Amino acid sequence: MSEGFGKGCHLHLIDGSAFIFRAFHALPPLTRKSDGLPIGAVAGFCNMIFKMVEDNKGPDAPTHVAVIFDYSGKSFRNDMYDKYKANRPPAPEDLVPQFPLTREATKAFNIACIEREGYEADDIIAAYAREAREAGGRVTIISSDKDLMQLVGGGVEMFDAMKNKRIGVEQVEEKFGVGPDRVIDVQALAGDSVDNVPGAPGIGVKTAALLINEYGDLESLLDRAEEIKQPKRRQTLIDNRAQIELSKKLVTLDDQTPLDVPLEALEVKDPDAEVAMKFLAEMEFRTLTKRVADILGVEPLVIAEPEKTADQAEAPELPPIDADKYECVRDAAALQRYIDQAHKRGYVAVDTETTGLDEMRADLVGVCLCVEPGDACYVPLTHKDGSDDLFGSDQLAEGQMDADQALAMLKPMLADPAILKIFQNAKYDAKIFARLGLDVAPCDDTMLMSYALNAGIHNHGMDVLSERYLSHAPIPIKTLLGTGKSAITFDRVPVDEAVKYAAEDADITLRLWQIFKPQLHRKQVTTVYEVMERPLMPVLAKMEMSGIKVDRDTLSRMSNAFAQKMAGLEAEIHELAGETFNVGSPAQVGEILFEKMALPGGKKGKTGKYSTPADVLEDLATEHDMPARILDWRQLSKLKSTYTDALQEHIHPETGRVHTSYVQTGANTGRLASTDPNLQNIPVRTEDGRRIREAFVAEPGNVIVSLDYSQIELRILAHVAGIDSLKQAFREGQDIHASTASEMFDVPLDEMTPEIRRQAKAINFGVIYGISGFGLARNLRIPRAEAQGFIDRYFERFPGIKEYMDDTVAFAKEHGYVQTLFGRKIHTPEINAKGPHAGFAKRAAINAPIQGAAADIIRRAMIRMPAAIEGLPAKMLLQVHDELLFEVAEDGVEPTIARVRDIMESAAHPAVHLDVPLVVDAGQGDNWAQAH
DNA sequence: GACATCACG
DNA sequence: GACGTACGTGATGTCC
Repeated sequence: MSEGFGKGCHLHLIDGSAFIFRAFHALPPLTRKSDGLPIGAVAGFCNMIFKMVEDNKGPDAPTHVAVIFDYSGKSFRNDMYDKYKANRPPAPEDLVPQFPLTREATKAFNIACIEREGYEADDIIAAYAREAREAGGRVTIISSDKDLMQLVGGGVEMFDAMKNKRIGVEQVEEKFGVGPDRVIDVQALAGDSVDNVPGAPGIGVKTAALLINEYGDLESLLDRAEEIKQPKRRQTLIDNRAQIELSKKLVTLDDQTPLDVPLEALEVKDPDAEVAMKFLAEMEFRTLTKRVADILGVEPLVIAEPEKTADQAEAPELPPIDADKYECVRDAAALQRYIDQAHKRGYVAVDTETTGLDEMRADLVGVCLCVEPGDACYVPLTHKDGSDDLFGSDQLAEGQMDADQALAMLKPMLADPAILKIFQNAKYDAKIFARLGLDVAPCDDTMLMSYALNAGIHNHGMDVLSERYLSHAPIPIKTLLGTGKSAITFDRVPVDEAVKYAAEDADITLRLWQIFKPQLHRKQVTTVYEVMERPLMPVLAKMEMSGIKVDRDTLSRMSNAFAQKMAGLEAEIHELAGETFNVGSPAQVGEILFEKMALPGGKKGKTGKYSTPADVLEDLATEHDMPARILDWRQLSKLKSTYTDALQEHIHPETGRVHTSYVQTGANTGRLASTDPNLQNIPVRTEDGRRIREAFVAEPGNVIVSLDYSQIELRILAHVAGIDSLKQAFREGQDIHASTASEMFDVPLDEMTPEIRRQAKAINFGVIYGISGFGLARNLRIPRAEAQGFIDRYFERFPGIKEYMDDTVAFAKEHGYVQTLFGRKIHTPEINAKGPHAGFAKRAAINAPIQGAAADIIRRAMIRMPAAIEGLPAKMLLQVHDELLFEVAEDGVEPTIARVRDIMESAAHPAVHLDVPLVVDAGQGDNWAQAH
């Protein structure tokens, strides 16, 4: 089999050390259960390796593979320059024991593990890459390290395993502004603070690329340094020549590094199942052990459950999750036994199986109950007999209870106040039951519990929770339903198969509930869960089922009008371009504008394509007609495809209304998200767009009423940061942006101009978002220095704001989360990261308590709303972050507005008494456009 | 399925 | 000293 290495071969070189560092910082800390050994980076490493083993069957699979590590200690570069990598902090304590483990992992998967004293991993990679290239093969370097980018080209490319992104010549040019062959020249000039490569002082990558492109290469540049026009740059290059030349030596990889293991010996080998299993079991990677066993076709090793520590002593001994042990309930007696158990215990986990994901259209197929871990059943109700022919028959499968009889038995249990019903995503099941006339209360919801506990750490779907907290990967629904065109609905799944999948979900839900319930208290989020999560679910369910009436004809007419206008614009655009092309393709638009027409300002994005967002085109509109036409076309295209066309599809055939679905756990900050369709981003900012709201109408005899909080986030900021002047302005009911402008620019209120007010408004928003000079400059289209000046002055005039921001970031760094006024925790796992992540995390941490508190307030109002409008002819239909929309009988409008406004304005009470008033504006009309 | 773009607060 | 940057979402079309 082994014929050496040559043409047609594909070598994968994995940069092991770099990967471990990145995995360590990117992944949550994970420890081995039995002894607390930190193994997060090892887990990330194994997952990556496993993915590669899995992909080894693919067409682009490697024929040869090796993992390369840095040899601990110094390399030959330290002999050239003693400060090389001298300012590297020592590896984190939790990472150190993981280094040898990753080498073991490599060997366990039967992959060559390479390192060499006196050399860095990068040098070994360079040497292998050179040999492979010379032999006519292809090379993929699994790394995102910029120091390796000099190797790209001529059959060598890189692959960023964490971002799942390939790095070719284009991406290198993107990063360095020069081709791979000149990368070392740029690096020599720019230096590298991380590795302590000095470079030329004051010159970064941008300037370096500029110089290299002008002079061809580093040597010519240094020889001709006298010719450089800018005096400072010229002097820098002349003065630091030796240092620059040394830097080049430091960044140049040694592709002559001696290789102990010849290229041929790196041939891909199948892992030895026994060795791999043993290692994974030792690490206690439960899920991975099963997956690897699956791929290798062996039995997974059983991993012993660790001894209970004192902390876990209360946790009961649980039977393993075993899909074959679940009961299929086919008659009333069997069902009654489970109902009796639910009565006896006072709780039961429930899950429904249906024909689809849309709760307003899906039909119930079966119900699962779980009364204790491992003791779960599935009650099939409307499975079809699929065996007859290709399409299946519509005959009910045999051995199922009569659906009406089963529901009649379940009904009193679901409504029994003494029995707690536990769901994962209760709103879905509650709506399915509600459409069948069954009320469900009281409910607990493991998804909402996870959200209260862990917002910002991970998502809250069953798969994630089960893997994370039960170390168990649930049966994927795909294995039952298939995918794509050939996918079937759950009622076509044979009952025997359905039992395992369905009952397992109820079992998992109950186990999660047992874990989360005590944690709510320990983590002090019981109030958040009980006051702001649990009671919101039925309110949202009711709103979603109400839906909002949407007039199809209005939308349809608008679609036609948009289509006509678009066709006209498209013809004009093609005329201007002198050729036809796809206006909807940003790539083609970029080509036409920046290549063919050679307009200025073309910037290429990550994928090497020209970037053509609206603000760029707006700037170009002064140069040429085409950008303006393209912008018009884009606006119409958006309105048509996302709104006037798509919304028609969402009108429910029976209710004639559009029913959105709110995701209660959708935003980390506590905001809701709206999907299928999203009714929280219906256009309003442009005239054409706003007309779409005319299609959102009230039933005859009713009106649409809208109430929204005025400046709620700025009011919260004034309160939490304790800014007296801001509070005062709000108490006096002033125009807050004008007031800010007056304070900042020393302009009296009665002399305020719209322009000055506009700038202050942008600053006010910027503050809420964790302002930066760059961001404000871009938003206001002013020079960066000027924007920074505004910010400095703002902080000077409102000193409490800066203090609040610093305190918030410090709190996040210490605790790993920030908190709203109402106790909601938003975790910030990236806050202590290095690199560009840190900036994002910082701004998110500053924003979260403000956005989150506003979200808490409107949630509190919504929860109180059903009782508040009881008896009024009013229905709450939609929430758009700071706005609530109602449909109200004409004669009930005034009292409804009065009561709703009262609830909204006092929603923070009694938990929090704000130092500023909350103010709610109201509007009404035949449609949403008029009401807003 | 990733990316670019754009709709909202 | 340079880097990359406003916060939070979801839907659509293109392109691989």
